[in-house]
Amino acid sequence: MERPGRGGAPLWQGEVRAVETEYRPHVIEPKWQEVWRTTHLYRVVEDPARPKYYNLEMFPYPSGDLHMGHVRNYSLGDVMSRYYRMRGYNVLHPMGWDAFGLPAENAAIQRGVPAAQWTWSNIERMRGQLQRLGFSYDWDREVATCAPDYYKWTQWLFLLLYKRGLAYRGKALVNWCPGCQTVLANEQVEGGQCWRCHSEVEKQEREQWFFRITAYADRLLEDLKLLDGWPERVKAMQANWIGRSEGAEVDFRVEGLDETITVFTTRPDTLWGVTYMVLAPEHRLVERLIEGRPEAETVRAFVQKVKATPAREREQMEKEGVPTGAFCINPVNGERVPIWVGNYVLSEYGTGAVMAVPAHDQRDLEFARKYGLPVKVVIQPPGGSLDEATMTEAYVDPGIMVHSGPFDGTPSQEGIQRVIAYLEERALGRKAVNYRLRDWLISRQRYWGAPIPIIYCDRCGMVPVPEEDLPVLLPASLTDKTGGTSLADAPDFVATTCPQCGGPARRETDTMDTFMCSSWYFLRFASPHEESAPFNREAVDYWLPVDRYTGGIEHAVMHLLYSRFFTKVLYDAGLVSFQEPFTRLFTQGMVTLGGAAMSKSRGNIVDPDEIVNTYGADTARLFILFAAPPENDLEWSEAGVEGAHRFLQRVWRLAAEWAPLVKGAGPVNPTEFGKEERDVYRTIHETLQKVTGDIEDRFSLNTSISAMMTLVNRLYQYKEEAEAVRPELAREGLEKLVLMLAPFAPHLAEELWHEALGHQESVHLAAWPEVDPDALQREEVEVVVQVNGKLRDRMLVPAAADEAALREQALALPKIQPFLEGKEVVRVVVVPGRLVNVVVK
RNA sequence: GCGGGCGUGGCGAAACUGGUAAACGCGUGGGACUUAGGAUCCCAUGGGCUCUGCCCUUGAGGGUUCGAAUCCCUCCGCCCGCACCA
Repeated sequence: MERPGRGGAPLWQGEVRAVETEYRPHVIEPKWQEVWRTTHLYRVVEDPARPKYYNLEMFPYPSGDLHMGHVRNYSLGDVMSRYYRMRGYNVLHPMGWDAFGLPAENAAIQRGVPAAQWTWSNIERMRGQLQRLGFSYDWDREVATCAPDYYKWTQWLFLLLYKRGLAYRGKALVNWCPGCQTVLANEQVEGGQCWRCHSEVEKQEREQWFFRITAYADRLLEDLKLLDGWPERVKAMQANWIGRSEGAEVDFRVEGLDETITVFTTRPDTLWGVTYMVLAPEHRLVERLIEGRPEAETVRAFVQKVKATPAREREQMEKEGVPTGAFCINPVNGERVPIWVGNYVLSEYGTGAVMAVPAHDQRDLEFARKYGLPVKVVIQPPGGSLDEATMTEAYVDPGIMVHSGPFDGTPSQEGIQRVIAYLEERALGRKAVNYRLRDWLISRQRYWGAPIPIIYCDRCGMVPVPEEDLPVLLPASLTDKTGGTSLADAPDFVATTCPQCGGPARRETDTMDTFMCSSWYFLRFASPHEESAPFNREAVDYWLPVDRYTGGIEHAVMHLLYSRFFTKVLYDAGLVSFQEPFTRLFTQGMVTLGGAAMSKSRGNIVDPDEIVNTYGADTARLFILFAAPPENDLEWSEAGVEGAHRFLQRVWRLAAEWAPLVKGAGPVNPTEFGKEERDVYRTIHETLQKVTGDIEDRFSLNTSISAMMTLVNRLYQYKEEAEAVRPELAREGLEKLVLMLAPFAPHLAEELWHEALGHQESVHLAAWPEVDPDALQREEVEVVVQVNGKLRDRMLVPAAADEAALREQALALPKIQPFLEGKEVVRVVVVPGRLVNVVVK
């Protein structure tokens, strides 16, 4: 492949000429974008000889317009891509489209155009916006999840999970979003509302497709420890979401019925203190327990009332319950335990039944007091003694077990394990681990998604679509059907033949959650055109895992958890050799206006196109990188944008003025430098050192830009004050500046690299400059002199001055004398090159 | 309640290993250039005072240290995630 730079053809064949005096981003930006595009400057191929760097940003949903959050996300990523490229890494920096999904489908229905057409035209538009911002993507690797050659492999991966027993169809109480007319995964419900349209989610019993992500709960939790490069916050959120808790399951036999109620508890040590049992209204045994009892009608009414309450309100409700009249038997002491139904017991968590120990659980205590249920203390605090009759605060801390049969006197923490062993020996219960994490519900009753590749045959039952028949293509459009939003409305799609018996059969009409499409796209980028597999193994072995992943915090649980799950499944299937997909994760802050996230509904949008039109892409990018540290929220400021623009103009003018001077200038020879020149030279290399460290070690891009501003200020000062500007030094300053600026303002840097500095190859393939350690040497340094830690004077001393000399000189300073008078010098702390602190009494 | 994080000028922020608090930018004030300036360049810009200089200042209070924005303790405030989780 013919590549420009590094021995390839020159990028730009123009004559070196005087640089225009005016900075005109509208001229230079499209010019270089065209050059970069036609020379495939950012195209990469696997090259085992070079270290790779896979730099990925979360791909966008093609909603139609790029917003400032995207600009920030991709500007941050682009700096790192360009930097590592200049550092000699083989950088994979791809872009694609998370293109299936509801908003596109809804928009398409509204406008009466096919969802595909709507999506592809959005992609067209947004690709143009990205290109106008000059991001260094290898566009040859572009993927869109709604393209058949992509979703074919999404379907293939579904079948992989199916074959591995990780995809199953089951009936469950699921989250139904009336706004989106589809079910949602637990992760996609936020505070009882749909994460996307904020409708109140309803609970419905439906048969759906699930992925058995719970089988990976422990590994997903455990392996968080491997993710040193992830923010604590995200790891905490995932750990929280998985919600592992250790304890025991205990079986309570129901009196008069051949049934047991199993409870999950984290406190088996309190088992002797159980005074009642509470079932969720949805518990399978409720109806059997009350059958024929006088309480039956009260209980049914209560259950109905609770079930009719939306989940969100249910959380706010006061704890209420009704007795069923039935009893069960505490397996450890044979006591009869009344069974209640309560509105606070969740059917989805644990076993949907809880044993109540009011003395040692606050919620149980309040419930017991409300209904006059007994309280029985079985853990005594050290030294203290609890009064069952009057206590209003449950004692939840460790203590000594009492009234607990064989365990009396046992410390409760030790008791937990011992009681579990006791239960297991007698087959009354067992050690158990419970998770908050639920299986991932991936069915969607909507058209615009990847069809689930399953066929239902009356004779053969459920049959997976054979691999060679993939992809199961979406029908072209549903928009001509009135109100039809699901594949169930497309008879031509539904009707098929059974792959096993050839008889008539029906296709599954659910499509897959779009999060499924985005759970593996980072693998596709390694070999986006691979036709025989979702990805090419060698390419994946070379590029993956992703070295750096940049995106918003909103995906902390959903996308990032699902992607980790997929990676582990693929690892277990022997298809990849790593267990975690993203080595380093960076979550950037929001872009705000008026203190709030930009959003159409709030009407506080700043349109990236307008900023590019007014100031150019380089200014837009520079502002967004400079205005705040990457992890902080960034408040948009037009004045700030102008400041960024002013800086670029300042760079431009300096280059324009110096261009004739530096044209034929040779390399610097610092031995010829005067004091001022040495100082300028040092500033250049100090800046280089700081910018390099800020990018690579700290990802502190705002301070790296401020360092470059300081350098530019220094060069202006030199230009104004020097009797004659030394051409080699001017060239050194300009050249290093342009190289450092290249990741931040790529167009301006490219233009100056060619036009002011006369280079032929792209600045973006140039090597990142090395710091000259000699340049950093100072002959003299300023040392601060303190008395008792208070700054009193400064002195200029030879850089090599030793402790004794510094001490002597400091003590002799006239400004220091008054502070020593009549005092005793107890100690002098000397930090060579920095400060002297005289301690007096 | 549990978990994660944050409090520094008028504003965004900087101070990386405990060593000159406020770099850089915005805003503001002043000056230069100019027919003009909303362009450009330069200077000033935390607060106070008895102003050659001194005192105060990093949410509040305390501690460790020669020295604390930075480390420790207590408290206050704010943000984010989860939350009747048994």
